[in-house]
Amino acid sequence: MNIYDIAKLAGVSIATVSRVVNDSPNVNDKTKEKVRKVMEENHYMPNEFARGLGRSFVKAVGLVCPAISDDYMAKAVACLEKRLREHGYDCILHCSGYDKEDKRQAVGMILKKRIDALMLIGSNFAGGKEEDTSYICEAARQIPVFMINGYVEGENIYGILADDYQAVYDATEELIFAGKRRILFLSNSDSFSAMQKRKGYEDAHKNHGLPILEELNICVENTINGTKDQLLLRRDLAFDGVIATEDGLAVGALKYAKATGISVPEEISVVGYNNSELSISCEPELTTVDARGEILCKTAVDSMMTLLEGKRINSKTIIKCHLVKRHTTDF
Amino acid sequence: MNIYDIAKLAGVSIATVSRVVNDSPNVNDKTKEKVRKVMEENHYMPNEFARGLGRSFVKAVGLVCPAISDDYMAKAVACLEKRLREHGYDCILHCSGYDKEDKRQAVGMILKKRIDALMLIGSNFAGGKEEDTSYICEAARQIPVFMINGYVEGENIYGILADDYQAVYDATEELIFAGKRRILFLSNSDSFSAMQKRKGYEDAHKNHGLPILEELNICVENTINGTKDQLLLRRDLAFDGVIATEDGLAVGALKYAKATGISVPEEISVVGYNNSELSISCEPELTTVDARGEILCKTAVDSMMTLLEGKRINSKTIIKCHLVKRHTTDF
DNA sequence: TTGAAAGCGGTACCAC
DNA sequence: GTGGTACCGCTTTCAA
Repeated sequence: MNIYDIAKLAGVSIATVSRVVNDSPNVNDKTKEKVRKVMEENHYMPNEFARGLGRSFVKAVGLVCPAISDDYMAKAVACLEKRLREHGYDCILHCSGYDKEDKRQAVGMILKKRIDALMLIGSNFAGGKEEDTSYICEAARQIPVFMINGYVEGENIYGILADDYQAVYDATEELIFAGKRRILFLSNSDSFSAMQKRKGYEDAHKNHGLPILEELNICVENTINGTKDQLLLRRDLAFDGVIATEDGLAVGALKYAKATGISVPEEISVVGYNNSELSISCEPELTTVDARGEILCKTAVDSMMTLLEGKRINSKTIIKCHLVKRHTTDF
Repeated sequence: MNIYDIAKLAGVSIATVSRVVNDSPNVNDKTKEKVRKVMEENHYMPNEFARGLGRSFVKAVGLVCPAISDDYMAKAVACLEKRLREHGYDCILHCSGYDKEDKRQAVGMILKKRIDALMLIGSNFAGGKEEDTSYICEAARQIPVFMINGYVEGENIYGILADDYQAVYDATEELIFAGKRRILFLSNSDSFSAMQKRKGYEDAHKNHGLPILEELNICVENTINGTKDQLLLRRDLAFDGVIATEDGLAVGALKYAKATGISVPEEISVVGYNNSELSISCEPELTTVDARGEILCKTAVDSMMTLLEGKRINSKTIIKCHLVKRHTTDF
């Protein structure tokens, strides 16, 4: 059942049917009704490929994220998908994995789909060396690229970022004020965001005249038990506070404390990141940073719409985070 | 830059270029190489819409899930996406929300995309009344429909299910053997899966000559704190065990116990569902059912490929679950 | 307000 | 192994 069939059945030309499908104002109401009736009776669905062929745009955006099973990215995808759909856009999802080459390939593949814009989710896309992100610039030559919590300098690339630096700076400062002098910095990658957090941690120490202890910079796998096991191997560290770049790592630290009989928050204070369900599942409940994922996504979609209307938008938007105090920092 | 440009530059016909693009064996190696070179030099990308127009299939499948921020569905999407991509299929994602009308609409919209198959994720798509699922049967008239942990009777509909009934039956039986006589059944919906679980719970009681206490069938919102609060309002229930249909609910019960000074597992034993990160984040760590989401997804994709090869497949596949014992059921 | 017809960029069949 | 060409189903201009 195609546009010709409908035209024949309705006794009009295909041009008129096309106009009805696209709700053009230049069709007589009676004609419109007649055609609509025929379309419904025959369950007519316009072929999206033929439409895409004849037009330059498609109303679809590509979403690439390293791993949708990550709570932060899942929430981001949910939010982006919902909002984009409200604007009539479809989402093509590509979970790339964390490997550099895989990410490059994912972007390459999704670009073939003639999408209207590309959204890169998670700070894992930024960071690293410059040549590692060259594929993002190339993509931006074709369509606008929006980076959710990431940023790469370049024409047609737009970063919407959480102020991870400040959030960690503030959290670290609180621990310092509480008298903590051996604060563990627990991370699981060298993403853009992780580097920002690290800088916040370091600057807070510097600005309070405290040394940065290299042995307290620990990088682990992002699982609760992985983190716990790693820490059990390093009992010598004798830390009195933890700043973690993910809630899962923070919970791992909690499990380590439990396993070794160290009390939280009395002996060790812990701060997590992302305000995920994990942070209220654990015991004691975790003080954590709300990285405002929803706001980032909302801003990204709004910016995209503004851009597609032909207006200019900022190439970098920074959103303030918010520390959610629970019980792992009850001083 | 289209196929005509490439053909001109390479000094061949568009038919030959098309053959090269599709890696047809009927092209001279030298010609192939020559054309490839021109394509690369000009960053040629075939227009997917034109391809889709000329062919009947598109190599894309539609994924619909109520909420990707749910851990189970996120993992399922991740797994499906990965495997489908390995077979050269794209994924179009649609997060529908839990509302019946929204789900129907989501399916309707995604069908327009001329996808090769539809995958419905989560048991929320089954269950309810028959007319509520009629849209699934309609979809199945166009393309095969695969239901991940759901099932609706119908031509061209394939259910891949976890054996939730048996899993809950077994878990309940264990609690009964341990002497529990007031086991709370904690759920958050009337999905197909929830009904199966409920039946397992009930049958375990019946088969051991125990009464089913209606006041112990509690339906709550699926959040940790929501569950805890609900339970705090029902301190009269005096239950000595909990079978929860989601880990989040089980953790909520743990939080309730903690808030009221009840000890777990001594006074109350708790069993969760899904073996999510939540279940190892909480304290004590949760005994939970591994619903084998990965296996379900793998099976679904394999079945789809088999079907598309023209072979017949089972309309219903049931996968055994696995109880992961941790510390909320240390008797 | 409507219709005719020229694309859009491929695929695939048929000749040679 | 290669080229010519008739579609695929829709959008959009141009005329009427």
